[in-house]
Amino acid sequence: MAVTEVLRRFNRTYTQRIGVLEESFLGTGRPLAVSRLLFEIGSAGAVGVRELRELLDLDSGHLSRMLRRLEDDGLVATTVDGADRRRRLVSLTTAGQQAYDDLERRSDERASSLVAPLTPRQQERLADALATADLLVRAATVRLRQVGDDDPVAREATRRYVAELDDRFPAGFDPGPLAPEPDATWVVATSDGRPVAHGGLRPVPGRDDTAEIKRMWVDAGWRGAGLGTRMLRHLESLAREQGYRRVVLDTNGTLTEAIEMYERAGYARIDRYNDNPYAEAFFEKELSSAS
Amino acid sequence: MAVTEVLRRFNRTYTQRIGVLEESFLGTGRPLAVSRLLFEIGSAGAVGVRELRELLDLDSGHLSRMLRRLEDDGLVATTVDGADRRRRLVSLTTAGQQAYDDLERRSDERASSLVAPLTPRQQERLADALATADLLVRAATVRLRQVGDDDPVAREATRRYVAELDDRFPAGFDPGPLAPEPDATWVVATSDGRPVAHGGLRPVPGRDDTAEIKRMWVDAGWRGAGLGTRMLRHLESLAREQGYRRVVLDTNGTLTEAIEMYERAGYARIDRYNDNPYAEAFFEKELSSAS
DNA sequence: AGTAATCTCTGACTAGAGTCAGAGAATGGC
DNA sequence: GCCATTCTCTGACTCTAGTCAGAGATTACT
Repeated sequence: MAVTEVLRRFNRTYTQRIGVLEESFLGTGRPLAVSRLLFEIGSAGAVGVRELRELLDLDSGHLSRMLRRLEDDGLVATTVDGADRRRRLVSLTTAGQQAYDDLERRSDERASSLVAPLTPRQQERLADALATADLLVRAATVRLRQVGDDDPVAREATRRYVAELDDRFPAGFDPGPLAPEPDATWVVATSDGRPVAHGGLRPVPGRDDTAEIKRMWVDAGWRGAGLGTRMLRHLESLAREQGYRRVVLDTNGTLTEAIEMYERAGYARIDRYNDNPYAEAFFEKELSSAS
Repeated sequence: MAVTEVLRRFNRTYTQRIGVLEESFLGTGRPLAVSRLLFEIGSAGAVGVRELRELLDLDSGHLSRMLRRLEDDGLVATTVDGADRRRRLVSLTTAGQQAYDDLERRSDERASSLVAPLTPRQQERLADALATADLLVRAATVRLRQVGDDDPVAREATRRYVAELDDRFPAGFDPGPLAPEPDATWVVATSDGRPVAHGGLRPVPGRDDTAEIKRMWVDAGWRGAGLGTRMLRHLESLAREQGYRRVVLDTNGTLTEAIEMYERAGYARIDRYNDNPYAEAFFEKELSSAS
């Protein structure tokens, strides 16, 4: 059966049965949207109103009114953000924390009772299937975005990239003062606003037809979802758009999954082309105008 | 990770991303509920208003108004049910069929674009995972209901049970005139109002402590979801409630999955205890008061 | 034949969800 | 320091979803 069919069938099953997980928000005397808001504030600790609006994609008037309602009920407290006094921060009061815990408990109970008729083995199968579906659906909805290297999300991605290399390389990894690369193009993949993959492209001095792929990184929890390949493809097509006909990259021998991915993606080994002390494997790929 | 956690995590991913499949109902100038109604009428062909109300669990006033809206838009036509002139039947007009096809197309497009970023292999994995989740969620929400043997759903189940045996037994299966069994208890498992499994319990003449399990059947599309075992457990606990201390059953050697299931469930082979010409294997199980 | 029950529909509501314009306070860029 | 912009909030709406009571036609029960 085609994916779309399965997806649509599942969608119907879902809205009819699991969708009712939402019901756990009801019976609290508060409308659904307000409960959902409370849940979101509780999960995040203290949040800015701005962030809430973006996260839940709400109209500012609508959100404001719902916050007022929660405030009147004594569940949240809002304070002015010291760093930018136009903004306001929202956090749970003690009563709010209690209401949040109550929502958590209801949701857990609802979920438990839903799977209760299944045997332990079936519950395990269901958990596996849902975890796979979750990963893939998230992966499918990841957004690739071109950013400047001063973008906060790009910075976070770079920080995590460096941290991981430092962790995996036997001798650690010290990037030195990361030289600013004014001509580089950076791409970050985000999910729910957090970076999950990163990569860049920079011109190679002296070779007009060649760009180098830099700082390829995929979050550990997201491996196996094809994000690396997607990032690579994306960078290649950017390179093509910028007029390059060839890309090269270097990598460390420790990163075996990465090397496999490069080979699968049509990269061929070449000789060392720089003096990067951490690099042990070097690759190139000719960019056909077609693909 | 525990099932409930995975389920809840998936639930959030889902409502944020796939849930938007509903959006395909929008942009048609009709509210969501009305579109959903149109979709339901279109899937079913012609339906009674009564059935729609039960299927979608709607207030009669609400449904009536929505139908009127669809009628005013020229999408559906209602006629009086000849068999019971209180009832009304709804069917799509030509324009309605077009609107339905349009909804179908939108839903397909939405589903396709959602999975488009995935590789074919990932799409396949997603389809597998969702199909598994779908089966298990449906199985978890199946309802076991005690019915009289004149219940229309029970009749349908029996008809399909007989048809399947006739199909699988090398020499076919002729139940003869199915003798009414006034003292029997019948249980049917339904999903969306359709029978998916069936079984019964009847006293064994001359042995007060023993009941016989009859007409065990699980829909072919539902095997592997543990429905048979659940039905068996359910019948056993009914037998216990009715004061029996032992159950027996007979079956045909062709039904290997069934035999395996009985053995897994703690049934032990015994000698032939009746002259049923189709029966080749005979089982018993002592009912402990505990389980 | 008479009464209770069933089915659909209308009228009269309420509450939730969301949109849009604009006011008032605060900030950033030049 | 000035102007444009950002952020939150209020007011004034619309539309959807859903509830409840009851009317009128029809059928089921005995």
